[in-house]
Amino acid sequence: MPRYNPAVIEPKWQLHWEKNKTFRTPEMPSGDKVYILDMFPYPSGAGLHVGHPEGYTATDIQARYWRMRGKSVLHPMGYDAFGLPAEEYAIRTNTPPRVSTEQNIANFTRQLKMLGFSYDWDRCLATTDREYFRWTQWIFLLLFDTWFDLEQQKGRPISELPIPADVAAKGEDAVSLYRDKHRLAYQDEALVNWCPGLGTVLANEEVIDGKSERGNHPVQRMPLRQWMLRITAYGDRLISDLDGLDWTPGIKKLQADWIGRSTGAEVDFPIVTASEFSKWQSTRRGQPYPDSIPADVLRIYTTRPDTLYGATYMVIAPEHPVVKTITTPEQSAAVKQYCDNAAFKSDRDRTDGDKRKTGVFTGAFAINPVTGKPIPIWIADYVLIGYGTGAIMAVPAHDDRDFEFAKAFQLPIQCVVEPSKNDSDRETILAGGVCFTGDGLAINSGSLDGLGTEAAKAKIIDELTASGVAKQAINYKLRDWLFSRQRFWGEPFPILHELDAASKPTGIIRAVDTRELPVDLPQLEDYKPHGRPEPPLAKADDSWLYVTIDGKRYRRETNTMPQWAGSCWYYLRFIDPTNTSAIVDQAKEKAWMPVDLYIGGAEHAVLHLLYARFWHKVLFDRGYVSHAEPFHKLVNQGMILGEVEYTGFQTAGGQWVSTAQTEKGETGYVHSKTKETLNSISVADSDVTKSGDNFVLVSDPSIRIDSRAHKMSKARGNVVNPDAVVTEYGADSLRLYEMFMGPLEATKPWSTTGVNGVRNFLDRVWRLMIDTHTDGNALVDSIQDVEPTSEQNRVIHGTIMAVTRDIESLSFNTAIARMMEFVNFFTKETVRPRKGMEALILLLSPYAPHMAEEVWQALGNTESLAYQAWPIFDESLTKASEIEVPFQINGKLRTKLMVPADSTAEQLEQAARGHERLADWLDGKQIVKAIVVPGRMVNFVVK
RNA sequence: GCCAAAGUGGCGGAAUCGGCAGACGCGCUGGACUCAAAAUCCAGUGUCCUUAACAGACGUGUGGGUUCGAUUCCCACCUUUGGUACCA
Repeated sequence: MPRYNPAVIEPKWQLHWEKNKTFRTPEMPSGDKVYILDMFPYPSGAGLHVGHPEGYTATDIQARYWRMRGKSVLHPMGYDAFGLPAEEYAIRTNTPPRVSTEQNIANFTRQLKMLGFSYDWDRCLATTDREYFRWTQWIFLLLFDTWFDLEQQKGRPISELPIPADVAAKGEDAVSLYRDKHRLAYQDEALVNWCPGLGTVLANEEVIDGKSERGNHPVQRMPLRQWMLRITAYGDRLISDLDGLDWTPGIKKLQADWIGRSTGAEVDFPIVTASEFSKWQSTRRGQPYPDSIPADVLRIYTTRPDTLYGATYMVIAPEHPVVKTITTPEQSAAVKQYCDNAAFKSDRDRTDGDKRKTGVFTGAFAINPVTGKPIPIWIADYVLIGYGTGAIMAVPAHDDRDFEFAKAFQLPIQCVVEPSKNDSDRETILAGGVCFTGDGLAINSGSLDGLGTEAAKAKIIDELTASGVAKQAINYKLRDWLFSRQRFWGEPFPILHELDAASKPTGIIRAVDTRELPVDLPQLEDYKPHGRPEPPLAKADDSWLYVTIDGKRYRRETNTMPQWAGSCWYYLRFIDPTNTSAIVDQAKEKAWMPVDLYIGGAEHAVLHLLYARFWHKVLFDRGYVSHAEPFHKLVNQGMILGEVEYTGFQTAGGQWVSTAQTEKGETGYVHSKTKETLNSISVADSDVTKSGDNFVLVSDPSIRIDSRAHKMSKARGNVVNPDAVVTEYGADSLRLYEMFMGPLEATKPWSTTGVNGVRNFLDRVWRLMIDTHTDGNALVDSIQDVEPTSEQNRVIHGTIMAVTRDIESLSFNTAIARMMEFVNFFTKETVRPRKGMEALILLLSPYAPHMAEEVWQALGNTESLAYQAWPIFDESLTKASEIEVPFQINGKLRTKLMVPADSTAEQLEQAARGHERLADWLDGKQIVKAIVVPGRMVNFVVK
């Protein structure tokens, strides 16, 4: 075979691996195991884009490397195939979702195999497989069967839930309803995000700026009865267990912030007159803080109880239940108007724009429990009903939002925290003219005066707890997970609703027997959403919809699960994909878990990882898995952008406008002065030159040109198709290039000439070993069975050392650079020791496996190199006997000298003092100090 | 606004227990080979000054600081990208 021809080599080895099941994983690991996992893809109709192979190549290199290091490697792949896009594609093309999904999966599989990834394809699964979602439904039933024991901080079987005597006394149905209220999977009438455009409700996480994450449709708030998962119960553990994980601090922080744990206090403000206050106080003193809110108080949550003396008014959310009871007749018209307005506002309107504070006075007053003074109660939409108690004490002096509100409505501002002496705004702050949110010393605060912020918090909580008015409290931003969707293409809930004789729901629900799983999707003629919150599954035949058990009639739950459900546990199923009696065999789970390396896009940093960790903890509590956390090491690959483009701007008249004079308008770019709409013009590479920090037109250097890489998108037409790259350069080149572009985690622009560059490198490797003048894979004559020279050994062992170290730290770009240096060196050598050539091929094999196998075979081997031992290096052979050492004067490099590598500090200093080129610099100067680092440098400090 | 990451040649990037800035690749320039081209191989390639060489000055977003010595550490600021949105 004269030339390197990936089009022939690559299919040959893909077939070989597939036939010989080269990458089949043993059921149980022998010796050490590594579980290397990709975030499995959503099989869209567009096929793979070049972003997919980036992460997949990184994990494949790891998998191949650890196999060669003798570990048992689990490296599987599957498809996350339920969800909206498949369904919308199906509606558009009038194909049942299952059919189009299977076509897409087939195309993805073809593309993945074309890239030579060493997956154990026997373990491939899709979340839409009936045998898979059978177990997704099973886990839902486990959530349904679990309640969270706050004391033990643990999920336990619902049968162990203590039933209060008064509930038990009311009979079986009451007990049943009581249990339903405590399950991790429960139904709740809640204000939900209803999206008419998609015909479904969405989780908070799926709504961005009041629009749906998918499709960008507007979302409204409306009350609906929905399935919820009690993820908030696990809030503390989801934060604290991050500690033991090998994730970047950034991702950990993102998760912790999303959960948003805050500590503070709940405080009761009595809604009584000033004269009734002392009486109210005495009813509370010495009593435990009431669990349910008494009718005569407004309960608030605050993280700054130390500022209680500065609370000059209160604010409640428009949806707060006491609005109706406390509003005075004089204010009722204004209050009604404000609240109605707020209800009609979408979340977007509420948060949009300048966030100017709006509000209305209820006419009512509450007593500040520490000052005894009445303070007004206002309604404002900057207080959210869903967080804390839906009511706040407003401390305008020390909270930005309260301050703005107080300014807008001329409410009093009382400073109670003294800033430090050197705060430039100190006087203004003390006078209430500026808001101060930092820590300081308490003032105007009774017994708290003089205490620091932390001490004051502790003291006030102690005091108020003793008087029965407050207690320490914890709150989370995280809400329970809204788990049901009104769409067709998802897992049906394995839940039955009991019906009475008139076919009305009785409110009693029961789980489908686990032996009856899976509950398959019904056959439907029409599964399109119709814009009303009644799910499409309600249109199924009665034979699917209605079930009779023990003489009772039931109607099936018609909601489906969200797309996240299937991806919450797929990593477990890969361990034991064909098990028909359990989600995963316990011994296998124990042997393979946790996932040692998990690579995927940063877009899943919050949602998928949070949900999966939550499910995993429930499975852990219930004894089905052996570790508290599923993913030990997590790496987020960066995004791959399109090629760098130069863009200039022209007026409609064809006049160039420098980018310095443009700004983003509502629809496109406009002239920053005239606001004239501008056309963006793509400018050729050759018409652009660099001037200072900017690119400008060659023809007119006063015109600045925008130079940047953009996200790949169909609209921009800069999408790179992996199929085309493989056809032109080969899969090995694509893999190698994506690893050579830069650090895995960085965002990087694509460059076609860069792909050509690594292809060039592979050609050079080929010619280094294969005689291109003969047919067949004959080796070049320079490859000989001789011992390497010491210089050759330095290159060989140095390369093995560097490549090994880099592969373990995921620094693939520098590993490739080292192999290029190896090839540059040996291309010039007329004798190429066989041992060295073999080492290079083995080092290269995780990156360019097809070519490596082919050359390995040419080197006389008959077995695949997939399980060949990784080359070992002798560190003593990597060191040169002589090294070049820089000599500096006052930290500036003046000359260099070759010295024996083991020179001592004294020898180095002597060599430097005797060096003729330094003599000129030292002439007439005095050496104040000599700094000598053996093996590195010499520096003279002179005067 | 807040949070996170990042700013190094014409381009992608390399080098940080502080010790020769620019590895490797792309691009570009020149040479060899060729009738010619492609391919390949060899050499050069941060900027500036000097006729040129030797050499020198400057140089890692900006301004300060610590140090014999700073791309690396500290302070302030600017820019870019990503995330987030009144969570009391």
